[in-house]
Amino acid sequence: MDKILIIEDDKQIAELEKDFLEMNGFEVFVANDGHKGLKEAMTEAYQLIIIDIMLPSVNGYDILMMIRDKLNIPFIVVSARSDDMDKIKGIELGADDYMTKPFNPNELVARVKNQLLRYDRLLNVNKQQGEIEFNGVIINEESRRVLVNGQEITMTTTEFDILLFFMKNPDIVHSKQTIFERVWGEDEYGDIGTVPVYVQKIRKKIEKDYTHPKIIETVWGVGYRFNRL
Amino acid sequence: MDKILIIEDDKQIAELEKDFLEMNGFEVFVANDGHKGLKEAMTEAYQLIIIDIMLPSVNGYDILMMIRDKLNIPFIVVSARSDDMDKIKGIELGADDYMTKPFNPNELVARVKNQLLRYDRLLNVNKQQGEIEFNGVIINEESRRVLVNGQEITMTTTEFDILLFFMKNPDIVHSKQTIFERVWGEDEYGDIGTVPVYVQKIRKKIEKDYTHPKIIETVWGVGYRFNRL
DNA sequence: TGAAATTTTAAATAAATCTTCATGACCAGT
DNA sequence: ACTGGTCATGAAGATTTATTTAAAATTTCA
Repeated sequence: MDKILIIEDDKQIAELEKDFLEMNGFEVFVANDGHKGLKEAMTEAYQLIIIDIMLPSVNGYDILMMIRDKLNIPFIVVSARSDDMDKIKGIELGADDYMTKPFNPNELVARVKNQLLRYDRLLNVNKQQGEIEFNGVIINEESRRVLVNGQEITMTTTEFDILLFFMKNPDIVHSKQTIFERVWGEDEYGDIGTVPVYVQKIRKKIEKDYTHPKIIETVWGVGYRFNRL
Repeated sequence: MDKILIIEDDKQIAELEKDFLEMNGFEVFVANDGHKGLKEAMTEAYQLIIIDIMLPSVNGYDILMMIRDKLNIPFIVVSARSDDMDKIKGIELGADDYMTKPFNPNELVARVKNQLLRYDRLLNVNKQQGEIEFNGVIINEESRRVLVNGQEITMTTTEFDILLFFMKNPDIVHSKQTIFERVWGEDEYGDIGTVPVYVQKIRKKIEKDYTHPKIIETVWGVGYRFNRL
């Protein structure tokens, strides 16, 4: 089911939110401060983030600005009633929805479901026939275009060919040797050592955090695997 | 590429919208009040208008009503969450899409692209048989005429044949080899090297800046692609 | 037929990409 | 913790491919 990240310093409130969301079948992770939240958002694949603006150390607004471009997922902003309206206004554009405390947890759940549905529709708008999609990565063989979270990413010839091979054969470990043979051609002479270079290049383009790859994993001593999460 | 007009009194929000749209290759003009927006909409040729309903002087709703009939382009209406839903409902008739603040700028971009594609398809339905239009380029197979932004452009035989092939098969990467075969004929002997020369000639006639082609893109190491948007 | 337009060829230039290699980090088993 | 093997990383040089230009060859049509 969908994974949700809550960035909220008030542990009591966070727990309450978590309980209600879990009762509704969501998988929930709570980060109690901005730094943890930022790190978590960038390394794990969440479908939605609930963030409190008034965080003690790092400002929730700053976090929002940092993540918004990178992640194409809905954000729900939570703020105390007393927050000045200027701040709220600035936030308006980065968030998909916002709620003022105190609020009814059931309303939160409803809004979460609403946003997830909305994004689902949005993503499908851009999806065409003949395309393969996993993990928010859409690859189109005909047009040779790649979308990552709805954003077009430019790929060089070899990068594209390798990614296509991976996505046509997901969840299988491929050795560098077979990757080379399948992409460069059976009878090509050449150094297998180029493969890792390309894997890294692709990771930089499709992974949230390429130093901790989740989509193209290294299987030590064997090869690489494109995961369907 | 496509020109977009934003009518929005909140300069901060307008700038953010502008930034995101420009990052996606759109040309954007911002009008900070209704009067300027109205004037701009009527004098320049925009492909899409984003309008805030709650404008201070002239009501966004009134502007919409004034332009709606005159311009056959998509409108995206933006409104604050506090607006009563009745008003939004009434607007639905005149607008093609609407969004309530707060919203995610990436979503705005997605909706803009979506509307432009929708209108593109709509326009093509009304086209005469044998006519194709993408990116402001209209090609008529029967009369062998080409219009670029309403202006007739003269094309030589081969230039026309290649452009026609491209526009009959948009969003697909074609190698020089296949272009040659499809245009010159399967069994024609000859040098593939002429194809790039023609691509350049066509670009000079249909692209705004042929050194940075947006319509006929080069897919390095593979071929060329005529983009629908 | 002969001038003008068009098409093709070819060569120089420019640009993007591929490969290699050196270095350091990481992993698994001892 | 040590060690031999494997992987990640970044950058430079080599290579491949595309663009551009101009001139030669061909076709068109008055």
